[in-house]
Amino acid sequence: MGTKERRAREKEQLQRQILSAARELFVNEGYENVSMRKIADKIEYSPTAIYLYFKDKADLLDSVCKETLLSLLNTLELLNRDKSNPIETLRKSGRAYVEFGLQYPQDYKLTFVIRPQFQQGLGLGEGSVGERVFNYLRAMVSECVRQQAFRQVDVETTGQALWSAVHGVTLLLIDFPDFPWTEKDKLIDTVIDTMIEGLKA
Amino acid sequence: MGTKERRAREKEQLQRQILSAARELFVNEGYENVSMRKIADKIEYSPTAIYLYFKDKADLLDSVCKETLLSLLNTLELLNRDKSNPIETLRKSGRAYVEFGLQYPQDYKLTFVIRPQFQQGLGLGEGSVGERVFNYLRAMVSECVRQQAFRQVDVETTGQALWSAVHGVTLLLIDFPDFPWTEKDKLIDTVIDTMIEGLKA
DNA sequence: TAACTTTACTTAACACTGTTAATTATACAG
DNA sequence: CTGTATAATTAACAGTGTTAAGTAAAGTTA
Repeated sequence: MGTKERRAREKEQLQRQILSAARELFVNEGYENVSMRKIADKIEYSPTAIYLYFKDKADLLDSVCKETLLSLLNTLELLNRDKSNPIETLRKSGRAYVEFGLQYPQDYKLTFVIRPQFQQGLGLGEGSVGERVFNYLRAMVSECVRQQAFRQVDVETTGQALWSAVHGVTLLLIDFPDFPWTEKDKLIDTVIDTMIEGLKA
Repeated sequence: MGTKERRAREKEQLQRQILSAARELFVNEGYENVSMRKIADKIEYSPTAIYLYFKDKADLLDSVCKETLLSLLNTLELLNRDKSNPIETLRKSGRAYVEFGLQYPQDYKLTFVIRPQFQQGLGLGEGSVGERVFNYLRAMVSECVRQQAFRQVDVETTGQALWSAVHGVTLLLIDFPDFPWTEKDKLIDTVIDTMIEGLKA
């Protein structure tokens, strides 16, 4: 038999091909400026073929963003997490988060700004990749409190506050490239270090 | 004579009419979902009439955002700025900033996220309203340092870092309304207070 | 008042968008 | 070889931003 498996494999391959064409276009030209026809051209299929693999354009965006989140999660988890210095781990993770955003600015905006607009609220629900990213952050804060490097703060709120700070600096640097920022690395460090300083025991 | 003045006044009035129709639609339905024809319908003119008053749709967006920034600036400057307690002033301003964003979420996103995408970098240049808003922030930080409420931090960098933090929390609360945030006010206060704590002498 | 000019606005059109329904081609099973 | 499911296509719809050409009204001058 085996032909069924081959066909399934081919379908999956085409799905991936669509996804990677969409990502490349979204990232380079912006979600709004990419038409289904452009994607279709790139993969040399008719525009409507895409609809056999994705519900609509927003679904395509959603899939692209899920991949981005997985990649971010992977980046964060690669950081060697030596428990002996949880503050340093937190600092490094914060930097890695911002740097990820700056390295793939359009991916970042797609995931954390554009998508929420098109898929109200989804993406951070239970079991989602987004939730796993946030869990990672929560665990780090928790460790800082446990080792009394931080004072007895509310882990949940603190995690969200830290996320706010790194999210903010990432987006400002992406969205206003012409603003006279002080040296970029200095700004990122200041944001992270000031937050950490404010949380110390 | 006077007819010339009257005509000029009428033109200006129509321009304002277009602007306010555009703002209302942009805010309620999102920039992308508003067509020139919809705006035209609302003011009962033909779609192309708008082009006699605004270069294109992005120009319309730009004008709407300039108004938003002026309104934000006005909100901030209304805060009674008693110099005796610069930290408290800073804290109140931070809260006012975030609350402004949450009160007019679509305006805020239009101004600080959508527009930069359509009008690369503009809006924070010299003499702009955006610059005036940031000057306000810089002055507050400067006062904190002068009175030695803050340690001897770099005013420029610190201002940018504070902006990052409030921008971040504002956007997260707007973009992920379904995320299980801890109580909203508590989160906002935590972000602002943690930053301030980290800057104290 | 009559003819001319400027201003304000509209109509028609172009090339493009996301998406659906109907249609064709392809590959499989019996 | 025939019938059937699957995959992909073509055609079409209603809508988009924007431009060019045309029209109606108002102001100016004789």
